[in-house]
Order: sequence, then structure tokens, then C-alpha cells
Amino acid sequence: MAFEKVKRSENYSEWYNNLVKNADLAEHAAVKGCMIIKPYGYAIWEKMQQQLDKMFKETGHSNAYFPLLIPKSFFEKEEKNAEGFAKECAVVTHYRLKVDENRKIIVDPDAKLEEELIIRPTSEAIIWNTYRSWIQSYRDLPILLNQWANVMRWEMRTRLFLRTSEFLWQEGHTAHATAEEALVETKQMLDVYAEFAETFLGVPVIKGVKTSNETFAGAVETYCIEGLMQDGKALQMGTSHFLGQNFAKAFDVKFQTKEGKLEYVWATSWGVSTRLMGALIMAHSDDEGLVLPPNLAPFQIVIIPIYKTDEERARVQEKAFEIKKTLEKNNISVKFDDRDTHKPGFKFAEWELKGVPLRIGIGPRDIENGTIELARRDTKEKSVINIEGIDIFIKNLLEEIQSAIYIKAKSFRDSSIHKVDSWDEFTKVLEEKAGFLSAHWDGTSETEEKIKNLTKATIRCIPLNNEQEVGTCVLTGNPSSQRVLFAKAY
RNA sequence: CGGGGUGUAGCGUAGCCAGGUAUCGCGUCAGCAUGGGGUGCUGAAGGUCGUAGGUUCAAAUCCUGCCACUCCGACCA
Repeated sequence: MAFEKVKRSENYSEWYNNLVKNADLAEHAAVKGCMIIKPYGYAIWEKMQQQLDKMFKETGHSNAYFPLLIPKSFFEKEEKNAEGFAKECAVVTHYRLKVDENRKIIVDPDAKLEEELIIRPTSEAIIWNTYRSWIQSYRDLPILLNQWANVMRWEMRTRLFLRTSEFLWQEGHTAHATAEEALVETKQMLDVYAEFAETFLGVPVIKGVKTSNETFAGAVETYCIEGLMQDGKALQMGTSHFLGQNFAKAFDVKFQTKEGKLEYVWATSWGVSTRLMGALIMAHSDDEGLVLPPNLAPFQIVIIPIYKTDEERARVQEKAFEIKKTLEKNNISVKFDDRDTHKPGFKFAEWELKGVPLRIGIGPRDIENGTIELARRDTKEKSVINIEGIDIFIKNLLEEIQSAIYIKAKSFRDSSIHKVDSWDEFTKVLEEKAGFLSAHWDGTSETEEKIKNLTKATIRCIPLNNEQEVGTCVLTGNPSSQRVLFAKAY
């Protein structure tokens, strides 16, 4: 395998594309904007799913599944939601093909659907249409559901994982009796996302609220976690929406209170997607390839045998299996790369490219000495250690790597938050340093829009528990009560 | 939707301006050697040159249409 190697520092976006392809994560599909997630990439996604799913269940949610196709009439009920997504909806208009005179397959004009169907860009419409029939009394509440699904948004510009037309995600949809309860839910799920991002992806995130410009179509408030990538651009990694009674009103979902009054139901929705794969890649990887945090690596450690003769191979194999078993007993996932078709050097490079956190090299020399060679992917440190007590050693080391990756990303992120107090400073820092700009803003959509047009930077969020501080807007000089975070974003 | 790019073997490409039946590398297959950082040598297989039409004795090459993907912008998780 000869890889076209692109340096991160030279062309970040090309580096990213190359890495996704070379590390066997995904490739472009025949259909524009769609991707094929390859087994290795999908294995990482599955790990994310498993962990998130566990966390959702721990917080009282159950999984369910709602259909891909949504009648247009449902979709248009929540006006803002419909408007927000209208431009990117794929529409099913026919239910049949036929063979024409030229033996070509064509859409059968006689098979036009009476009502057009939308391929879900998100499922609030179909779910709230369903919730109407599920909810009558306060006893039916809360409803705490999640679904793992694919959605489609016909994007104009796509990038593998970061923005594809079809993507995989989970969407939670909950229904509550009170606004307070729904708000608690919204924030709880935001916390779940933040914890997941930091402990599993190893990506530090800032929790915040979106400005009205950036609020989800149909939501009252959108909370988000924002991460920072190595090129200084921000990435929205998850959102949790307080939907108020918007969907309940649009779909006429009411319940009877203890007191016998009819009230509209309060709602939340929250989601993270395969975009997290993009975050994972862009937050940690280097010129040698992917760097995976142990908590999400399909293999936490790879064992590469070194030998010349068949006799040596057999001896090394035996020892390698022994080590593999010992590690597996400690819940460490191990790949023993016993392919005889590739040389060790090739395997070293390949598994580095794929981001496996630790590598064991073992050969005849080691067997004599009772040692192995251990190499860390994140720091590229190599050491020779005794086989004795290897399980505990590696278990601890994996934890150390997980935290080292996080700390590295965090110190980068922390040093990339720049306080700026004038327009000159704003544009200069944005140009020269990128990252987050913490700046005063007068709170109007107009100003936000102007700044976006002038610099391409948007307000990523108003951090939660933001320090209140009197100041003046960087652009207009109007009074402001707090700083918000600007950045160029993916 | 606007601007650029690309489409030739599984992958990456040369050839196109100055038309004559396709180059090279990687990979694949076979064999021998090799094996502690992307192995070496020898041999072999593999192509309706994106697609439809036109010009020509002759088209990967020139002309026209179409399609797809990709990059850069407007839009978005």
C-alpha cells in the first residue's frame, strides 16, 4: 500500500479527506453527498452508539423506531420547522417504476402518490403526530424515547462525516407535563453529550445556548456542545432542544392535568450524529494517521509478531496468543496481526494509520528476555517491558492514554480561546490565530449577521453559566452584558 | 445555483495542445529470496479511455450535448 501522504499543516482539508480514505473509515458513494462507512469506521461508530445508548438508558430512555417517510401534510404543520428544512428535503412522489418501449426503466407516470412523502430530515413531525394518540392524561407522561436512525438533508456542499446528505444519528424525543421538567431534560441530555464527548471522544466541549439565528427550526431554545478542531475551526458536536409547546400546538397534543385541565404538552429533542466521527478524527489525528482514544478504538492494542523461520513464527505465535488471552481477560480488545503476507514495518505503519492506541512487537529476542516492545500511538514513545504483569501495566497505560489525549486537546482548546475587545483585534486574531473569540455582542441578530458576512465567523454559543460582564459590542459599540463565543465553524 | 477541477485496469496517473489503437507506479496472481519501521528480484493477468452523437481513411486525443463525482462560495447538524 502506498499512501498519498498529505501533511496536516499544508492542507488541512486534504489531509482530512486522505485520512478518512486511507484509514479505511469511509468513502464516497455513487450518489452525491452520500458515503459508504467501511467496517473499520463503522466499528468506531458502533462503539459510540453502544456507549451513548447505555447512557440514554441510564437516564430512563427507551428506544423505538419511527418511519423514514413522512407525509407532507404532517411535515408542514409546525411551520418554522417545515420552513427551516424545506430547502433540503428529498421528496417521494411515485411508488412504482416500469419498463418503457425502449426497455428502459422509467418512473411510472400512473403511479403518482396522492400525497407526497418527505424523507425525514428529522422526525419531530411524525413523532408528534404519533404522540397525539399516545397522550391523554398526565399519567401518560413523561414519554422518554430515543431512536437510532438515518436522516436525509439534501446538502449543497458535503464532506465525509462532517456533512453528508444522508447521515446516521440518534434523536431523542421526549414529552413532559411541565416546562420545568422539559428544561431539566434538555439540560440533562446536554450534560450526557458533554460527558460522552470528553470521556470517550476525548474532546473538550463548551456547553452553551444558541443565539436565535442558530436555534433549531421549531425550538424555543437550542443548547449545544461546541468542540474545537486542530485547524482552529469550531464544530457543533451535539444539540439538545427545548421545544416548548410548539410541536404540541402544531399537532394538537394535549393532556389532562391532575386538576382536570387540558394543557399542551412540553417537548424536547436532542441528537448527535456520525459527525462525531469527524470530530474524533480532526481533534486528535496527526500526519501519521488516526489517533484513537482507547475508549473508542475498535482494537485497543495490536500485537505484531516478528520472526524469520517457521519455527520462530510458531514460538512467537504461541507467546502472542498467551499475551492476547491475558489482556482479553482484562477486557482489553486485542488484534493479533498474524498475516504472513506483510512485513512488520508495513504493519507498524498500517496500524498507526488506523490509530490503534498501543502496539506490541514481539520476536525471538523478546521471548528469550521475557519482554515485549510496546509503542504508544499518541506520543510515539517506544519501550521494552517485561511480560510479567503486562495486563495491569497495559490497562493503566490505556487509561493514561485516554486522559493524555483529552488533556492535549484541552490545552489546545484552552489556549485557543481569545478575549478580544475591539473590531481590529477581532479580525486580526480571527485571521492569525483562529479558534474561539470571546467578545461582547449587542445581542441583535443584525449584528450577528453582519459579523458573519464580514468575517465568516458566527456565534457558536453563549456559554452556560457565563460570567456577566458589562462591555460594548465589538462591532457596533452598543452596550453588552456578557461575552459570547465566535468562531469559524464547520 | 455560481465559479474551478476531474472522469483512461482494483487504485493513482501519462498520453490530449500538434489524431495512427494506451504509459508508468501501486495493488493483484505465481515463484524464489527476505522478515525488530512502509521488502527485493523474476514472470504473468487485467482496459467497450464517463456517456451519446459528430468530424475523419483513422478519435483517449478535435467538436457538440449529456451524466457523475470533487473542490471553492451562498445554505446547513
